[in-house]
Amino acid sequence: MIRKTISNFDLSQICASGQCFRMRETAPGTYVIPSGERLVRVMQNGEDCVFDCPEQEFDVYWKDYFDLENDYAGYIEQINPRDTYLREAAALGGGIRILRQDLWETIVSFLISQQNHIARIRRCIENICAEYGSRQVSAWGEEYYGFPRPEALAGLSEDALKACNLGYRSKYVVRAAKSVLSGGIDLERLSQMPYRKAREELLKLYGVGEKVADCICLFALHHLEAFPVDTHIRQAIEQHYRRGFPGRRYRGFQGVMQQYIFYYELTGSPD
DNA sequence: TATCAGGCCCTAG
DNA sequence: CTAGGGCCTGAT
Repeated sequence: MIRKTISNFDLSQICASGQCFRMRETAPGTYVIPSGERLVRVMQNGEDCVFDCPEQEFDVYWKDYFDLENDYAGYIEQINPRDTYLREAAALGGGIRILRQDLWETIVSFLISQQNHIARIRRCIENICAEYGSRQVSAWGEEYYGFPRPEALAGLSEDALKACNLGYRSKYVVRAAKSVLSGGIDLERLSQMPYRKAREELLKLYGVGEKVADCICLFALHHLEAFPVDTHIRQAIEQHYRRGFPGRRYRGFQGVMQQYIFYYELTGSPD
């Protein structure tokens, strides 16, 4: 058990921000967060958090996963005071952090996310974990399934994943797993590349377009300059930024602003 | 019954 | 290079 006092950190907001499809609230203020084959439980009460995991695992993994060392108040301070819309968005979602999620899991998750609803995305991912993930036991003795490694998916037929409800995205996932195994894409190298290069590499994957590539860059590789544009973001920008989003002002951390906007559109905007 | 979800691929022009 | 049809499935 690790106790921490953390500002600008709100798991309910992170949960709803849609970066992580496996995270869930199991009881009021209690969250279970899987990542790859790991699992942590966090109890949050305001700025007081208790992390339930081995202490060493917290130090080497979860601290970075939740980006706890980073100062998000500093990002929010740089918002243009005259930009009422973005100020409101950040005021609502100021507890969001950009997670450092498992790369392979994030690639598959956002392949599945395209042209899909959040509820169904969650089900799809639960299905493939239960079917092809390995059984694990958490720090508090609960059994769960890890996210399936590429080896577990590469040999599957398209129909096997359709049975997991992936629909036409099945072939994207199987092909991606094969690319990882064949060395067509090197996850280790990918995580060392700068944003532009990583994005370019990801776009070579069948089924990965610009939006999905940017989600992977932002939510796994932690390239905060990635700014995924989906239908919600496009609509919000058309409505509030007639001359385009002022990305230059937020150079290097546009992705943080994207999350505030996305969360605001999803949960908070009046229309 | 039609439309559209946190898109992307492919083919025509 | 740009436009448009097709794609699994289910919620509305």
